[in-house]
This record gives sequence, C-alpha cells and structure tokens, in this order.
Amino acid sequence: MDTRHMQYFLALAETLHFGRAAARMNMSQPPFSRQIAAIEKSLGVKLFERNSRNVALTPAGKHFLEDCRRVLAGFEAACRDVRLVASGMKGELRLAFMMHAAHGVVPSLVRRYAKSRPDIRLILEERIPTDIDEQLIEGRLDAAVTFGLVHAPHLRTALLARDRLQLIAPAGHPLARRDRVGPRDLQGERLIAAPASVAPTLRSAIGIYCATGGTVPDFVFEPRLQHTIIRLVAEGLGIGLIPQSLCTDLGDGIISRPLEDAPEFDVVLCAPVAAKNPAVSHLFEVAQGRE
Amino acid sequence: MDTRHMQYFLALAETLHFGRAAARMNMSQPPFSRQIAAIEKSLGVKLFERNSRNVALTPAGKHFLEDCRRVLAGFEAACRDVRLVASGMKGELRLAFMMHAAHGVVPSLVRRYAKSRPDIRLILEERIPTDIDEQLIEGRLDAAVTFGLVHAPHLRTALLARDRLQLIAPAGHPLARRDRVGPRDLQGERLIAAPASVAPTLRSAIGIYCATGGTVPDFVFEPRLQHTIIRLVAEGLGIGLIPQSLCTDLGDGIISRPLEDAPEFDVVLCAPVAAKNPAVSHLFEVAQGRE
DNA sequence: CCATTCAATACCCTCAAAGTACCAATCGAT
DNA sequence: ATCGATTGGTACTTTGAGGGTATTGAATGG
Repeated sequence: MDTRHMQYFLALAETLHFGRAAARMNMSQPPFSRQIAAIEKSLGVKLFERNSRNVALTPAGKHFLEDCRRVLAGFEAACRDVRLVASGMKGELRLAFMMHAAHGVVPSLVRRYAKSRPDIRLILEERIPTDIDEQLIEGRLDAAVTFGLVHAPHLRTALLARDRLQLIAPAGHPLARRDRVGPRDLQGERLIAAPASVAPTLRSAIGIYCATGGTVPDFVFEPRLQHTIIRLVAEGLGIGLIPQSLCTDLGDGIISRPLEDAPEFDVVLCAPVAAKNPAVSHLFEVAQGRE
Repeated sequence: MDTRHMQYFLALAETLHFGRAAARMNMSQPPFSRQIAAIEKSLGVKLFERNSRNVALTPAGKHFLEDCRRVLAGFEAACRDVRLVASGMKGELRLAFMMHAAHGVVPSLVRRYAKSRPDIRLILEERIPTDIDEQLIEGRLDAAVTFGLVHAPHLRTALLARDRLQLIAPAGHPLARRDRVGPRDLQGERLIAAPASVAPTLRSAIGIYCATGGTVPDFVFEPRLQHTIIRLVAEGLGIGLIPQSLCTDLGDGIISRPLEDAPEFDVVLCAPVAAKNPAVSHLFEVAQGRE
C-alpha cells in the first residue's frame, strides 16, 4: 500500500466503474483491476462488492474512502508546504534583539514582515549582545537586531538606525544643570554601565569617549540590563551613558543631557551570510525598505 | 513521491546517517542515497545539508519531517482501521426499532453492544414495522428490532422477547371491571388499532383473535402510533388491544386487562442474511446472550 | 601521510506494474 | 432464445523504477 494505491482506490470509489476509474488514472482497465485486487489482498479486506454489471462500496470501503481522502489531502499539503518553506513563504524565523532595540526599530520591522509573510511564525527572543553573536553562529538564531560590528565577515548586515550615547544623571546632580557635557566633565564621576562581557560595543564606546578627555572612568556598578542602570541612576547612585533611544520616559528624579561629540553606533539587522533559513532574505528586504 | 519515499526520508531525518538509515529500510546505502536524491529532485527542495562527514536537516527538511510523521501516522491508521471496520470492531451500525421495543429490549441490547464494541457508532432510528422490512432490503438499515415474521427467508432473526396483546379500556368501561376478557366479549365494541399498512402483525393478530370468538371487529380509528391509541382510549373513544409491554404507566382514566388465550408474538432482532456490515454478527451474539 | 569513514557514482539486474489480447458474465433488444 | 454491447477478470509480454555490488572521492584523525 502507498498513496498511489489510495488514489486508485479513490478513483474507483468515486466513479464506481473500472473503465472510467482507470481512464482517470491514465491507464488501461486490466492493470487497474489488478491493482484494486492487490489492494484488497494486501489489506485483507474486501472494499468493493462487484459483479460484471455493478460496483459498490462495502461498509469497510466507505470508511476507507473517508480516511483516504484525509490522508491524501495531508500528503499533498505536506509536499506543497515543503516547497513554500523552501521558498521562504512559510515556516519559522527565530529573531533575537537586544533589549533597547525593542523600543525602536524591532516593532515596526516585525509588523511589516508579518504582513507580507503571514505564514512565517516569528519567534522573537530578547538576548544580550554577546549571546546573539554566539547563537547566530551556532545556528540557534536565524537573525538578530544588534549593534553594528566592526569586523564580521561571516555576517550579512543591514543598517536599521543610528543611535548615540547620552548622559543620564539624578535630577539634583551638578551635570544635570549643564546644557552640554564633554568627556572631561566625567572625571571623578561614579559611572554605572553594563560590563564588557554583556555589551562590549557600549562599554568600549564609553571607555574610548572618556579617554578622549583624558578621563579614567570609575565604574561603581555593572548591571547587565540598561533598565537597571536607569533605576540605579534615579536612586542617586551614579551617572550613566546609555543609548539615546532609551531616554524617553525616564521617570521622575532623573534627567538626560546630550554629549559633546557623542559616540555613535549602528543598530543593524544581521544574519549569517550562509543563512540556511530562506525566510531570512526577505527580512533583509523589509529592513532595507525594499518592500 | 509516495509513502515509501516518506519513510526513507524519515529514516534519514531520524538517524542523520545514510548507512544506518538504509539498514533500517533493509537496503544497501547506494540505492538509498539515490532515493533521497530523487525525493529532493521531485520536490525541488533540498531537505538535507550534507557532505561526506555530516548530514543535517535544512529548515524545509525540519518542517517536512513533522508533516511526514503526521501523514504516515494517518496513513497507517487508515490501513489499520479498515481492517477493524471489516472485522466489525469499528464503524457504524444502523439499527432501527419499532416504537414499543424502545420500552423493552432495545435499551439493554444497545447498552451491552456499545460496551463490547465501543468503536462502533450506533445509529438508532425509530421506524414503523413496514418501513423496517423495506429499508432492511434496500440496505439503508443494518438491523432492526421488530416483530417476528412468519416467512422471511432473506432475514436472519434472533428472539429477543415474547409479547402478548392486552386489553386497554377507559376506566368506566364495563370490560374494565372483568378479571378476564375473551374474544367473544369484543363483539360490538369500538376498536382502535393501527392499520395493517403500518403494523401488519398486530393488526392481523387482532383480526384472528376476534375471529376465534366469531366477533367481527369494528375499527373506529386507525392511528399510526400505539401511543395515540392509548390517548384515544383514555379519552373514552373506544378500546384497544396493544402489546403488554406498553401497558406500564398508562396514566389515569385507563385500565388494562389480560386477554384469555392472548395472541402472542415474537420481538426479534433481524438483519439480512447477506448482511454486508460485519458489525451485525456481533449484535446477534449480544442478542442471544453469548456475550 | 595513511587509514578510515561516509556519501556519491557506475553499472547491472530483477520484478512490480503497465500494456495488449482475450475471456466470461450479464443485460437489453430483436 | 439469441446476438451484441458492456464490463470486469485472466494470460502473457514488456518496460522501467528501484534494488544490489563494486568503486570513487572527500573529509577526518592518528
């Protein structure tokens, strides 16, 4: 038994006529009759009551007819769907993003993608930047929204937005009264920033920025989440340099100020150049506004 | 593509090793490799990333794997179920019964049958006796509970119960006071009975019973339903001779009395001797208490 | 650098299944 | 009753899908 035999059975069950059923299967009647007999023999079940004038389904045949229709429909759907998956029209896409991207570009990107690829199930996962790199290589992620990396030959990237560092400080802090703040002004301040192991791009940008003013940064806390930095600054435990995109709705007791010559960095969509998931390429098209 | 190809795919997707997958399919590795290549070609989709050391599923392959499991499970279930239907363990059974049988033997018969054949869907239909005969022959019914027929060579029967006619009369009727009633006592009474076209067995039993006393019956109403007879008798419009099994809970204003030498008749399970539905034979076993 | 492992290729062979021809049974019309 | 038309079954031939064996080529580890 296989699906071809089921199709033979289906043809006969629907026409109840060996000659016409054989014609529908593009074959002559004798081999068709033999196939029907072979099906009944292999199942050990009589599916048709027949004589030289009439063909009728047995009760078992009636039941089998319904099952065959279901099975064949599932079979054809599977063969059709695998092509859709291969062409990127259907399937899954695992997209990670670092937390601050969630406030900016990710929602719109996801909305536009889901609209043009409704049969792709988007699996969104929040990750810290270092995990993202690692998991992209391992193939546990298909794509990610993260900081632009200087050297990433194995990654394809598309610029989504540019962001820059901005100062946040407790409301009563001396720097909070200044219009602009430069690297020199950070000397002696208690800094709060994520550790290099979590956010290397931000951390090194802060380090380099301080160095341009000859300042040696004094990191007093190193939380993993940018939101934690904001909370600690609001409590008066220090100041922070965080992406501008996170400076909306900071809450009471905390202010933000632009930095002179603020370090900028790219927020990019990236995926392995040899992405196996065909759904990825269309994500890049959406990211680059080509759809 | 057919189910065998899906099984090849499944074997490789689960082992990720051509040699072992081929062994699982009881064949050697080279033709197995060719089959996998043929599957990919016919679908137009790469299902595996492979080199001489590693085999891995593509995203399309992963999706196809799940679909194949579903399809193959359905396929095997269909082949298994058709055998169950043919053996009478699964499927449908259309059982008709005349109305008064519903009060007696049908509920217990159905309960016992459903217990030992839980996968048979019982389709119960109430019919008047003449319709039952007709539809049994046409094959629109598999079996029926009805009166025992004197000549029915095309029907297989099993005795379920014996019933007898009993008199019902309005509470104030002269016959209501008598302990026993014979055929002679019916002379001149207004009789209510179903017409011969609806219940030939009952009707002819009444006729013969009257004849044994030399009585000419006077049928004043001929409703189709035994319950209607009871209602009309309760209204004082006449007397009736109905199956004893219907004489429980007659309600106020109506009494029943046994008849002398009451006509008896069999209540039987019957089905065409050449029953196509294999679920029928076990119904007879249940009816005859052999289960 | 060699041995080993594993998938792919080359070539052959077999049998499942299709085709052709014919037969048997049934029904309707003459 | 008989003949022809229709329909399913059987006998025999043929073909190609798919299996087997031997071998190659690429990758890995000692």
